[in-house]
Amino acid sequence: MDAQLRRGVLDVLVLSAIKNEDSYGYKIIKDLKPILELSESTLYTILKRLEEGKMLIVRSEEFEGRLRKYYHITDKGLMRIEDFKNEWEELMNIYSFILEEDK
Amino acid sequence: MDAQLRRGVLDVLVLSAIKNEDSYGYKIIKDLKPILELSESTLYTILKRLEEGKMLIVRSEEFEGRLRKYYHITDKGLMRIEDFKNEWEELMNIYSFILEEDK
DNA sequence: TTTTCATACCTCGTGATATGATGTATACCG
DNA sequence: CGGTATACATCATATCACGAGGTATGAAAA
Repeated sequence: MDAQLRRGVLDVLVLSAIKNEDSYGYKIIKDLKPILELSESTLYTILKRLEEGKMLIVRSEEFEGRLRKYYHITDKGLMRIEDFKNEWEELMNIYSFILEEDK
Repeated sequence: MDAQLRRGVLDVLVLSAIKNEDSYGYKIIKDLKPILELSESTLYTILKRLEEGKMLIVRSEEFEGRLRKYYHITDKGLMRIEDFKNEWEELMNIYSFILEEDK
């Protein structure tokens, strides 16, 4: 997919992936693989940005000798998803225009 | 609208705006205003990139003493629009996932 | 006449961003 | 012992939208 198009959904997609159950980096990548592949460097950049933006909070846990950082969505993160759904409506208008011109 | 989301559609939106009739910068902005507002600096950056990518070709015309640069879409530009429509399908899958997780 | 507004172009600097490359470390399987 | 999966992180690079600023003309308003 086009790089620019990806960017528009990455943050919200990651938020969605942790919405119903706290998750951690490695698992998020595996969970999202069927939907959209993203590299570790990309994901960790996003997670960091979302954390800085208080869209999620982090807690570290040790699991079988390895470190795991669990991410939990905040109210602000939930609102971000809601906002996205509204923005999607705007995007649909744009897409309609593109289709219209394309007849 | 979210900045990232905009980016994903800007190029194709501009291509759509010139698809059926050659147009020029100032007019494109006015035509697209009801759909999406974009500044001159943004548009000219996009037009330049599209030209470099051979998505469109340019010809200069003088109109009432002022210069006008008319943009005409190329086959490659038309293909870009087609590709976008396919990418939109992928994007719909992502959006479906987001909605699904949001129940 | 002078000023303002619409038309029409362009460039530069900045901040934001995704990604590949690279690095660290542990557990498990053959 | 070597490879693979798990799990984290950082850095350099390239791309990009956009505001701020600039140039120039014709028409309308003051």
